[in-house]
Amino acid sequence: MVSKLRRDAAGSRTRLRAAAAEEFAARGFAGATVDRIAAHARVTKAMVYYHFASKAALYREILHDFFAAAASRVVDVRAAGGSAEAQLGAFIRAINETALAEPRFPPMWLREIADGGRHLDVAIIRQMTRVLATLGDILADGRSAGAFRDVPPLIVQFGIVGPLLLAAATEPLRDRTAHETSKPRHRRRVRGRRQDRRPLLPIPTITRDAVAEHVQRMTLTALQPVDAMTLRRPR
Amino acid sequence: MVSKLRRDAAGSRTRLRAAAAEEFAARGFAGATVDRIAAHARVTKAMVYYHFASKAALYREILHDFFAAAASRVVDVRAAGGSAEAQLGAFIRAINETALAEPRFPPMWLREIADGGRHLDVAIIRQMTRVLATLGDILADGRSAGAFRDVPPLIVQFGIVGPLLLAAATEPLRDRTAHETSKPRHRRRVRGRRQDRRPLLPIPTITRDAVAEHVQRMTLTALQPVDAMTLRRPR
DNA sequence: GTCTATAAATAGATAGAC
DNA sequence: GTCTATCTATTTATAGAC
Repeated sequence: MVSKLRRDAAGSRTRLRAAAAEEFAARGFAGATVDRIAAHARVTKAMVYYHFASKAALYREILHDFFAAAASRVVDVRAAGGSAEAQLGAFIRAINETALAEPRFPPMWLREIADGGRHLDVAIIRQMTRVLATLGDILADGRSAGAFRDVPPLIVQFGIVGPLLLAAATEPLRDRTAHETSKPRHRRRVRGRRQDRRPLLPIPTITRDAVAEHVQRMTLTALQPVDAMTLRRPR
Repeated sequence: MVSKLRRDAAGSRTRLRAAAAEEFAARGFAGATVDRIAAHARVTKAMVYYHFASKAALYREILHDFFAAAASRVVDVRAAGGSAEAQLGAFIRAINETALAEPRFPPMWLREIADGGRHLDVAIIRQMTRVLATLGDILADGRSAGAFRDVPPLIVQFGIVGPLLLAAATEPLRDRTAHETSKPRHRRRVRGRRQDRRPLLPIPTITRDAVAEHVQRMTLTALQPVDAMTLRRPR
């Protein structure tokens, strides 16, 4: 693995993986082409099939490692201990940090969901299971401590991951629409006087951290036991 | 539009739209083929191009009408009036009902997000804007009434739509994994004695309504003004 | 490990008869 | 409105030289 000892830090296989992640994230499995992946990695198409059995195998390897990284982060959170509330907050931040560290992950995840898990194999599902099981453990702890209501882990998971994935995956789109006029592509440059660039949907700038914070607040307050919920609503 | 007055309720154009929605939802724009759409609609490929300018135009028409339906439902909610809290709850239920009424919508929505809005046109964006603007109005009302904290509408929207979309889009997958063994496809039927069908990830059965309820609770409690938040946490 | 072909299948789209 | 036949480009994957 270190046969080249440091020089050429990005070997062809590494470059291919990076290029493939980018391509799969941007265009999906069906939309991605091996040609583009190879070109982007500055190698020829034949190299793809030298390093990987098929387009599908390459795709699965990338997806697997993404989920493994997420699972690893999340398992660490649980291992670090603390109250169930603290662990749940850290769980949410860990998911968010995974998405921030690997921008190709959220779109690929969303696509895989939409695809009905068509490209998942046992190894990938195993990693997904680790995440969900960890969340289940945290929730069980909180329940025993009387801190959490009883809500199915999968529902809590949807509540956490859904918003974070949307925030992550729409970021490029939001950046674009924020600066574009209604006629994209042809951004005519008229001398002086700037064009009307009011975007069609006026999207306020939001930060990923603000979203993660909202998700934490949502999740933690929604899990609050009912007896604590009765004394709400000012007025 | 009613030239055939009732008979042949599903004309070729209507059948093509239905087949296309199914195909686009299941495989995405790039993964869908005009051949399969035509076959599924029981017409030939040439008919697709008789009724629609291109595969892309067909895709956009379907997506547009989905978003228009969602916008319409949501605008009705606001028109019905009531307190901001009530309207927000109804808003969430309206989104959920849209997803339930049209199962092809959630996957297409997720894919479009992952695609960075590649296939969106002005008309579609206009419909999306109607939804977000309506939510913004509801939130502003609640804020004036002192019922809601100040949270950017888009963040609230992510918190609502994210979980609902995941719940909707993973439903087929969850139904599948709940009944499958680790080796899909080849479900060998051995006489008598049933195979080990314990699914790899043991997914508890959850209902879409339970998810929607959790989303309502999450959203409403998270918007609670801070002064109401201080007196929580039992013990 | 890396490349240049090229095979073989499939895609979107159109022509033109009925 | 509906069909058959076909054009043209693109795609995954492989063979085989270096």
